[in-house]
Amino acid sequence: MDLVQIHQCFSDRTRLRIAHLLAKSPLCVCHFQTILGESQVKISKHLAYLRDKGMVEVERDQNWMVYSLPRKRIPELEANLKCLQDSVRSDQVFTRDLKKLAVIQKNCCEPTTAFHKSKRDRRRYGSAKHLASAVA
Amino acid sequence: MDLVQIHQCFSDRTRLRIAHLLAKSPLCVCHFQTILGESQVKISKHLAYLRDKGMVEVERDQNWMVYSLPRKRIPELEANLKCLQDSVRSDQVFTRDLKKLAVIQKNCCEPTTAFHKSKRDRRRYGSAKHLASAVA
DNA sequence: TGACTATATGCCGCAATAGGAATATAGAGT
DNA sequence: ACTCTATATTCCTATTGCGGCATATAGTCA
Repeated sequence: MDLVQIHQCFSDRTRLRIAHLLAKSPLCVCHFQTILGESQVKISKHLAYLRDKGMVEVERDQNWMVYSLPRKRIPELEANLKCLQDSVRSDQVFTRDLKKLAVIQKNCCEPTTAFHKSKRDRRRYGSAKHLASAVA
Repeated sequence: MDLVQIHQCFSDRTRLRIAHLLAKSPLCVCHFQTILGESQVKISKHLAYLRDKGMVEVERDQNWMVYSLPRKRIPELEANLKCLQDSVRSDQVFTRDLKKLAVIQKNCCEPTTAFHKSKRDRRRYGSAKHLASAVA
């Protein structure tokens, strides 16, 4: 994870959106699918790319893989994440992504690790997938 | 020149160094050759890449092509250039590049447009090429 | 065990990138 | 016109990136 790799990670629109979202919250693959409206393979591969470069970390929660930015981040990454936030503040796509994220955070259930704590909570909600319409 | 293209421009070490230098001063190809110690082709091609993406502008001064950052820059570019400065402040390679640049600015002559004004000045100095040793 | 869910991976084709070698271009000086 | 200097471009090769389709893996639930 050096400066060049950071920019490589950021040099694709989908990955930019992923990084932007991860700056707000850890998320699992299905969340990205729902918010970005992209195929599972595409999301999964971009996450693999980010993983390889050390830009994200993963943790399994039952069936879900919860991705997050690394706990320990080099200053370059921190600075560039901040810069990203600033740069997209007035961008339609990125701001809509955040809106969708908010909807999911309120209504979604599934990966406990991402938002909730108890197993009980989980049963009271639907999975991210079923929120596609709510989010669109 | 959108955000993705900015990061594409920055996703190569040579181009990063070029952008970093251009933030200080307009420069011609031979300056980059001397400072970065890379082949003419390599430099020229990376500059062409940056040109294509609208990240740099060129102006001819006799035999020299003087490259500079665009006069009018979108905020995203401005922000990322600033971020770049911050990110490399403690990086050996990038700071040495700046040192070399300083040497060239003092002793070099050639492209009037870059540093000097009069034709008279030019004759009093050597070309960037011949400064390779001074700069190493 | 078998079915289901979430995610990852292998293979494929295609486009883009990177850099070297050789060559082309364009302006300057004689 | 010829030469020199600075730079660009073309051709070639190797590598990487991207996304789809099909398939594999791993965990859950009955």
